[in-house]
Amino acid sequence: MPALSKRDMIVSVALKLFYRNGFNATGFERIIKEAGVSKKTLYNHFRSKDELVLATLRKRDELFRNNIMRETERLSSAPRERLLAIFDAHHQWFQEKEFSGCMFINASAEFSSHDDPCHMISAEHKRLVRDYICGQAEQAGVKDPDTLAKQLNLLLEGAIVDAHVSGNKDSALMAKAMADVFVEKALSQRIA
Amino acid sequence: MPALSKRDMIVSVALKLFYRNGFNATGFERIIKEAGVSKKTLYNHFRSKDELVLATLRKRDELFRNNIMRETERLSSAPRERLLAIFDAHHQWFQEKEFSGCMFINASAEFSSHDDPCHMISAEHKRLVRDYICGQAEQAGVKDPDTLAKQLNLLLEGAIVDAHVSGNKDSALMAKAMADVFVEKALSQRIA
DNA sequence: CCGAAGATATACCGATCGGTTTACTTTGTC
DNA sequence: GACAAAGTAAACCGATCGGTATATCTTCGG
Repeated sequence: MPALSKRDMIVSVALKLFYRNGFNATGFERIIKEAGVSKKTLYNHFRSKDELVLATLRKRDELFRNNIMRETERLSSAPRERLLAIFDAHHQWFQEKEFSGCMFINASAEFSSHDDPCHMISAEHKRLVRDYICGQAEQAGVKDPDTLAKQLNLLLEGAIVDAHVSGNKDSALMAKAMADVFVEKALSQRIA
Repeated sequence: MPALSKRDMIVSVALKLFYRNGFNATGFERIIKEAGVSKKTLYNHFRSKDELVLATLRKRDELFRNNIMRETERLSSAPRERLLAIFDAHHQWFQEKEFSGCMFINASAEFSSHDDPCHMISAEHKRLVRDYICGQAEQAGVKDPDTLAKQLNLLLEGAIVDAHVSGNKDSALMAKAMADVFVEKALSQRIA
């Protein structure tokens, strides 16, 4: 029994290459070479490139959200701090050498039609992240957790873009400071 | 004398196709066909695809910033309102049928290396937009125009991503409401 | 020990990629 | 009217694209 199944190996390599070099720019020859797998095997597990891309994005969603949640909860204890710790978790992410922006924003750039399955799964990922923030906002006891979640989410998106496009590695810290204003506002509404 | 020179025609068509379908996904055959131009002519004006992409991005930067500035100034008069009118101008943009996110965020997704000329011109574009905001902030007389410009810029980036990836057409309005908080704060600092 | 499952490498497919070349036609200028 | 510049269509280049087929080898359960 291998540490990673053939399928997982393929997805793992595809994840790295798609994230680093883009989807259209990454060919199958490169993937099977780095995964140490034959073309037949790849097509045995995935009917087409689209299917591989989708499987890759699903895996990325799983890994990313698990990571953000774990780090967020490791960095904080109280619900209020947790809302801000999400920004610290992003800050850590931006410092990674392999950081190339948000894979789902990148996917939406290459598959721009809203009907495209890759675009749809990207929108779904963003919804799930926002839902997580909303859950934290609820735990913090704010009056309108949905609005706060949308606000913090928008700040996160802005920070990601600023970090990737402009190379501003501290964007998450600025976003965090901005987020604090809205967290404070939302919490004061609860008291009122 | 044609309304558009051959070169302008090529750039115009490339702009549309690159924006709509992405850079790597758009081939030369398609561009010359829609531009009604021979391949020789294209290579007469541009040495390579990279050069065409760069020329396209430069044109986009020019058109986009002119448009945002014009609309912003059309929608507002006083400096303070102008800072917020930038969000209204973006809101208009998001409602366009052909809206496919920010072309420079999209370019950074496909050309992820920070050394890549396409990525560098994208970073430059973002810097120029931020500079415009900073200029407006100065005119409004805020104490620290640079900080406010960075904050408003981050909100704009977030709104663009939210509009494109998640299809939230009202993201600019939410961002505007958030921006108002920081504009107010910056202006009160001036008075203090 | 044998046979099916699943892996492998490799050749192949038509299409398209970015890019070049050739030969012909239009166009504007002196 | 001649001539150079710039345009055209189309063939062509090697490489790579996503995807298929073939033939061989490994693995492993009955």
